[in-house]
Amino acid sequence: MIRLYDTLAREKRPFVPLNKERITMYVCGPTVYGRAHIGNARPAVVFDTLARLIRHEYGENSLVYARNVTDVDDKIIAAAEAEGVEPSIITKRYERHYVEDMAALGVAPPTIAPHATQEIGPMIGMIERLIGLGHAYEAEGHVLFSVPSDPDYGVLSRRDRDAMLAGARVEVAPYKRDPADFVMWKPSEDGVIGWDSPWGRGRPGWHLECSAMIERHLGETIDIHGGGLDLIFPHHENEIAQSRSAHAGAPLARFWIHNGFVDMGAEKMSKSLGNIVTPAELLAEGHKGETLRLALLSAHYRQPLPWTEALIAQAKTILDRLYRTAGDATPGKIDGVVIDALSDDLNTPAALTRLQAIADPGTLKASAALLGLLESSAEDWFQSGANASAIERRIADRVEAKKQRDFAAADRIREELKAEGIILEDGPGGTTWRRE
RNA sequence: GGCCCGAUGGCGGAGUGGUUACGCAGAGGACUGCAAAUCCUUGCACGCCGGUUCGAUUCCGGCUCGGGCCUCCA
Repeated sequence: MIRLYDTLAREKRPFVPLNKERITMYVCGPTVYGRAHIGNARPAVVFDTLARLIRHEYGENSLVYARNVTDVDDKIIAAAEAEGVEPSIITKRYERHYVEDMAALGVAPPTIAPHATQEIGPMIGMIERLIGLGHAYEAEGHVLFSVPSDPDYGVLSRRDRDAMLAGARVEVAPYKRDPADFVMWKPSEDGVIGWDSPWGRGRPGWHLECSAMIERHLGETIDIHGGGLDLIFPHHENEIAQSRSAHAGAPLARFWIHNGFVDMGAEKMSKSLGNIVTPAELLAEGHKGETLRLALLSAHYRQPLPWTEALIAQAKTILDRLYRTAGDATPGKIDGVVIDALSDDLNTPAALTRLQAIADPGTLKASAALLGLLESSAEDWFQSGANASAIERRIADRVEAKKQRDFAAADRIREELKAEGIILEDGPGGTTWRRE
């Protein structure tokens, strides 16, 4: 029995899917205008792990996991203009990078990856229905969602309209009937990407994209909706308003799951603060994706995670030890304690602790796979990228030197290899080597 | 200002109404020609003040500090 914390109810409760044969999960994916950073990677890794757990519990084909790609957005338009290229050049480039980066972190592709630009028709359809139902209106080429038309607006973020407006730091657009109303469709000037619509040429708003794509691919009520804490308001709040209003009040998601931030120092890592570190950079520095994945899973997903060099080093040390134990064992049975830990609101730190206590290689390998770890061979982990034959020649020289009791020569060889990042270990069965 | 969240040893980090996990780093030892790896031993903490309780790190209230959202944001 999996238990999950639901942000809407603010409580942990048993996860019982609506339909065990077709469990639905939607996670807000990237807006493809720049390289993903470690903070962006956290939800991808967290929900990938949740997907693995659900598939283990309910069956390989039980889960439909959708993660969207936002490929039309003002930031994309700005990036395209800055480079003097079509937006699609930008979006294709960064989507490719995103897929590569996530793969390096052991994130399996979602079941479906809907693209906003491929869903314009359904989006327009949803807007039309909302207008027909009196939940939206057109104004100066925009279509806005009427917040006062939804008496439950604010349930997720727990703020009432007055409070929202009190803190509003944005100038209220004159065409809004109510200051809280938000845009579902906005006009595109000449030369800016856009699509024809009943309200003129324009493009969809971000919140609407998700509501429409969820409806089309997963249905009116999904089991799990995920994303970062910062999406609670306004993004998820607005999704709820749109989808509920379009669906006669049917709940959008039965579990709202939000991950905490990756912090740099005391602050969240974010592009606007300029304190980001990207998986691409870390991989280029020689860190392995799996190390970064373990680091990302080392704190509970709802807690903040301070990102430091020491954290990466610790993750590496732990993986070295796990790979030593697991060796190249064939995966066996999954450890029950690991399952229990993950089933308790995805308690990955507790699961990692348990992994380190498992002595049976096959059990370890199978259990770690639930977290997306230990999926390569021990040989790859310890030796990939090194020139094995050259190293083995030097080891043979050293063995000969040791036989002659010429320890100075033996140590010299060991030091030379160490300088190249190769560690030698003399064991009862001879000398073995690994990359640092 | 409003709404949320957090505060655990040098660091990371679970968890619990009553013997306070675990990991990393550190110290000591075993092993080793010396190392490395491994094994053993080991020191170190539950923000502050009240309350409830036989007993609170754990529950309640207040405070302090930190963070997040209210604008794009994972």
